[in-house]
Order: sequence, then structure tokens, then C-alpha cells
Amino acid sequence: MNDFKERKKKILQVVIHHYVRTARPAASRMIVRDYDFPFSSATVRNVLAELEEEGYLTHPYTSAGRIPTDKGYRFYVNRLMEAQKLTQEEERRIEREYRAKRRGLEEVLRQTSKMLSHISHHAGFILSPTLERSFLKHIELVPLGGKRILAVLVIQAGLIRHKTIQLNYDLKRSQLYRISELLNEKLSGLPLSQMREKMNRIIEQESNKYLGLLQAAKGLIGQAFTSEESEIYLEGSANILASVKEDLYDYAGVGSVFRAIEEKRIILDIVRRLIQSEGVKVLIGRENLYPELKDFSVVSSTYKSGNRVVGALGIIGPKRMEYPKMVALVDFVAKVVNNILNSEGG
Amino acid sequence: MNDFKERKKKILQVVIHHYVRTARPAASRMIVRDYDFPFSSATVRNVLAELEEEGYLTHPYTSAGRIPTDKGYRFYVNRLMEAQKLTQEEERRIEREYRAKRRGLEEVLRQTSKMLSHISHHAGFILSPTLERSFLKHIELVPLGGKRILAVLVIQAGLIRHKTIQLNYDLKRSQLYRISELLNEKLSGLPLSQMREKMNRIIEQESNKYLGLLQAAKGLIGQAFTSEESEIYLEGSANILASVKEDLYDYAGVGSVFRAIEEKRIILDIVRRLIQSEGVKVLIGRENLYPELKDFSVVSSTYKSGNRVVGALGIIGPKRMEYPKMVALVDFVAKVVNNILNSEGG
DNA sequence: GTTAGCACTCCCTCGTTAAGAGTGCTAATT
DNA sequence: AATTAGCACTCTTAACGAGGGAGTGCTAAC
Repeated sequence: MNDFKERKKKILQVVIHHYVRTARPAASRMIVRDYDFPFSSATVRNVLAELEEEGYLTHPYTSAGRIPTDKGYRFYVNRLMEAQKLTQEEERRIEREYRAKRRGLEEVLRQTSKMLSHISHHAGFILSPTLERSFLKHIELVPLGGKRILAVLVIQAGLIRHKTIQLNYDLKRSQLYRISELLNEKLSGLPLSQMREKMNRIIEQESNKYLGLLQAAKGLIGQAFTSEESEIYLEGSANILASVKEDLYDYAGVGSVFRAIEEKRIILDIVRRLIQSEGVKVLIGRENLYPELKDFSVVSSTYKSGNRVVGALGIIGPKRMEYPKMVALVDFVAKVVNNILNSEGG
Repeated sequence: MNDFKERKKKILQVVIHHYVRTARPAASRMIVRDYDFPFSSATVRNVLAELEEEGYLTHPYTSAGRIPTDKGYRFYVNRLMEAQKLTQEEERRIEREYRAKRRGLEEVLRQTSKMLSHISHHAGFILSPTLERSFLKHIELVPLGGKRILAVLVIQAGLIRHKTIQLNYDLKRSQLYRISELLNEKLSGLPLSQMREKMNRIIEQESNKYLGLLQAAKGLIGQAFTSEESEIYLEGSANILASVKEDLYDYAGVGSVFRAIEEKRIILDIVRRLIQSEGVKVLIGRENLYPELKDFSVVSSTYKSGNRVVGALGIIGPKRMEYPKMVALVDFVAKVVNNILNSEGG
């Protein structure tokens, strides 16, 4: 376990590099030849056998070269791979993209998932900020006519949510204006998670003139962040198809992968766990728990609003991916998104 | 051309039914056997040969059965197939689904695309209402602090759009309230397409007190419906994969189909043409113009707001689909969506 | 107009073969 | 003790061909 000599590491690394690049199992002779290895292929074979016994590599069949196992990739990611940076050009491209058209949060999210996908050539995703962890900036009630009211919640980080409330009596625009004013005064700056109790207290204190509406507003606020899951923007699932083509030559499981990814629930679940801590995380193959994703890896990071982690973003691709590059990409984009949200959204 | 005897039609129909059901070319003997046909296989062969010569059928190879061409499907859709209704159960299911959770427009759109996909087992889509054709119901300006303003446009049919405007001076909430009032008075009820000129006129007439803001508002309104394409909600593209599996046994072109569908631009383009007229439309294979979709068909219909067509919805599946059922489904869902939008959205 | 009959075409499957790639092991070498 | 050369063995892959089968197209008879 711990007698990981340099040479052994080097060989494991070469196997992974080779497999990632070519999608072909790495053979002993090839390693010696292509990487100027100062030993014979027989020696390498011995080491490969060791690595296999220890669980870092496998054979597809008796006389094929070696390919990494999940454990192999994991070791590579943890201890072998060197941190990498994006090229200047790529960084420029990303920043330019964001500068080009700066719109609302939704546009940023959409753009981000697209960009992650394009640059990585895998599927890119980003979760919208979770509401529970955010603060209310402003609330406004707008008359829609016909006893219907639109409530607009402006939340930290530029997130905007609106809901329609149906009342059973009419309210004038000026009245709504007052109520909005009242609510803003009492509620703005609070985290959404404390809003319910606060509403209760307001309702107790306030004259019962607007009681009905306040009640409605309370219900609304309840809805606004319990019912609504954070949304996931996902782009480039077509790329998954391409990688499967290269990798497995076998479309058996693709259907299920697609369904899984399209449903988004699974991704949401996986990523929700990662959101707990900061920094780039890599989940390899079966580490994703869901069997549909056993041949895929997820690289993701988080972004904050203020000093709270409120969302996550990343890419999904075949295990056979360029981890150093993907980590660099996800890391960089996460930082950019962070900047954007915290400069303008404040 | 016009000597389409009953028998000939019947045979074409049987070929299509058979092919749609089994994905296998239909053979003369099989037709006679499985459909109790009162002629010999040789006779059927003659007819098949005629149909092929006239372009309604083809061979995959010399001695395979016949499969329909685009022209064959077209004839079938236009003249052969019998109108079908959804089963009671299906209609119930659809209506129940909508009743279950009735939220904002976005939720309806999302639900609709999902449902179309689930019931059809193909990909389902729906376009959000085009803004240009809709009327403004209400406009509201909300202060975000830091010289930033949120403009909320409430549009007919429940569509809500918001944009952030950056000013270079401060405005109090009460001032914004006034301006909103002014804009509502002048603008509400107008189709968005006339809004620009109207704004110009307002700006001329009005005291230049709020001129800057009015200018900004004008820009905003311009943006709100020129830049913003109508969105497309698309669900179930994984189903495409499944049908390709059955059909072609060949994944060569799937990548491009996926990319095409994911990009949404193509679908948007196709459907935009259909939006001109009412009713269910079917586009078969190459009728879709885009070569990526040459093996697929689009069934779609439109929905209105008031008495104007503002959006479209439908399904995309392999040419080899159950047209009568798909037409029934799309038709029904379109009607339901119509009802929903025009009952609540007003 | 319909049908029987038959030759012909083309696909599909299966087994066989041969080549190639790569390993695992053993014995020799350093 | 570590390394290497050498070789037998395994398994894949591609190519080939044969046989069977499905289905048509055509011709001649009904």
C-alpha cells in the first residue's frame, strides 16, 4: 500500500494518461516505447500486475492492456495529477462571454452551463441559488386585476421569484403599495428561513385591516422557498452520447444514463451533498452511488452569495476524462460566477 | 395517380401499420396472412410494386419487404388514417395533472412538455407565448437599491418578464410608483409591438422630470421583446435514443439529431412557421427541411391568447410513429392549454 | 385480373481461419 | 534481489465463405 515507489506511480499515471487520451487499454510495451521508460516491458508487466492486484487497474480481458479502475482514478486525482490552469485564451474567452451580454441571473446561469459544456466537451450544469440560504432584499405586490396579485420577491444575488396570489376581495394599487412598504420594512434583510415566524409576529401586531392579504402573503412566502427546488440548468447532454461512442462501443446502458441526466433529480441529489463544503470536488464512477452513473464522473464546485454557499456548478463526463483540465475549468468558472454574483447582486 | 382503388389504399395502410408497430418491413405474404386479405401474395406483390413505382414505398434492399417513404406517410396522414381520440383514462390523466398543481405560466409550460413526452413516448415541446403578439397588462418599477431598478412586465396570458435597469442617479420608491402609474395609464392594453412608438410619444409630451428613467424604460421595453426569443421547453429527448435503437440499428446520425434537438434553434425555426395557422400540423421526414431531422416527424399545434395564436406545442419522434394517436394527443393538449391560459390569464 | 411457380438477390448467421496484441511465467542475467 | 529475454498461451478482431431464409420479380397458366 505504502510502498508506492516513484516508478509505480509513474506507471499508473502513464496508464491513465494514455487511456484518457486514446480510449485504448495501455500495454506494457507501449508504455516503454512511448514514454521513454528505462526498463523493459517485462518489468513494467510485473508492476502492472502489482497495480492490478492492489485494485488500481484491470483488464478488459486476459490479453488486453490495462485500464484504470475507480480506485485508480481516485489515486490519480488525489495524489498524482498536477494542478493545471486554463490557457490564457480560454480564460479570456470565458470572461468575454460573460461581459458580452450581462443580463439577469437566469441568463448568467444559462450561459454558465453552456460554457461549461462547450469548453469541457462534456455536459455542464449549474444549480440556481437555494432560496433557504438567501436573504430577502425586497418584496413588491403588484395588482393584476380581478382580485389577483403578483408578488415579486427580490432575493440576494439577483434572484427574482414571482408568484400569483388569488384573493377574494379587491385591493387598490395604493393599498398594495402600503402593504409592500410595510413588509419591506419588517422583512428585508432577513434570511428566508426565518421569514415565516416573522410573518406570524407581524400578523399578530398589525391592525387587521390587511389581515387577509397578510395571511396570503404569508402563504406565499411559505410556498416561495419550500415548494421550489433549486433549479438545475443542464447543457450538452449530447456530448455524453459522443463519449459513450468512443468509450464503450456499446449503447446498452446509454438509455438509462440519458434518462437519469434528463430527469435532473439524480444530479440534484448528488450535487446537493457537495454543496456542504467549498472547493472543487470530484466524484468518480460508483462514488456517485447511482448505478446509472457508474461509468461517469462529476466534477463540481460551489459558489457563494455573501459568505454563504448557495449553489453549485460543474460538469459530467465519462470517467475517462481529463481531470486536471476539468478541475481547472470548474474552479475558474466557479470563481467567475462568484465574482459576478457578488459584485452586482451584492 | 388517381386510380387509387380501395384495395391499393388498404394495402398501403396495412404496410404502414405493420411497419409502425413492428419496425420491420412488410412482406407480401405477411400482409395476406395477418390481415385476412382475400388475394394471393402475388397479387399483393403487384400492388406493392405499383406503390413503389409511384413513390409511396421503398425497399431497404432487393429482397426485403416494403417500408413507407415520406410520400407514403404523407398520403397516409392526409387521406388514410382515421381520426382517433385519446382514451378516457388518458384525457383524465392530463386534466388531473394540470389541476393538481396550478402555478404560474412557467409551471404550466414545463408540465405540458413533460406530459407530451410521457404520453407520446417521444420528445415533447412547447414554446412560450411570443411577446410581440401579446398585450401589456401591467408594468411595475421596483427599486433594488444602488441605482438599480427592476422592471416587471405583466403580459397577457400570465407571462411575466423582468429586467434590471441600471441608472446613473437615484430614484425614491415613491417616485418610481408615480412613473409606474404613468406608464400603466398610457401603455397597458397595448400590444407590445406598438410600444416603442408610444413610448416615443410619451417622452415628447411629458415633462422632462423623469426623462432619464423614461428613456431607460423605453430601452427596456425594446429589449424585452426583441432580444428575447420565445423560450422552448423540451422534454424527453432520451426517448429519441430509444426509437433510434429500434429503428435503424445504427447510431451514426444520432449525435447530430441530439445536437440539433438540444440546440433548440432548429425546432424553434420549424415551429415558428407552423405558428402562422391554427390546427394540428404534421411534418414528415424531409419536410422538416433540416437534414438532421430527416428521419423524424414533428406533430404540433398552436395555442391562443385571446384570439391570437401566440404559441405552439407538439412532439418530435421517429417517422415511424402512431400518427393518429399523436395527432389526437397534441390536439387535446393544445386545447387544454388554451383553456388554462384563457380562463385564468384573461 | 389473378395466381402458381420458380429463379434470383440479398441479408444474416455461423463457423472457420489467420493475424495480432498482450499477458504470465520461467529461466537466465546483472 | 531486481531485471530481462523468451516463449507459450489467451483472447480479440477482421475477413472469408457457406448455408439458410426471406422476399421479390417475372413468366406463364388459369
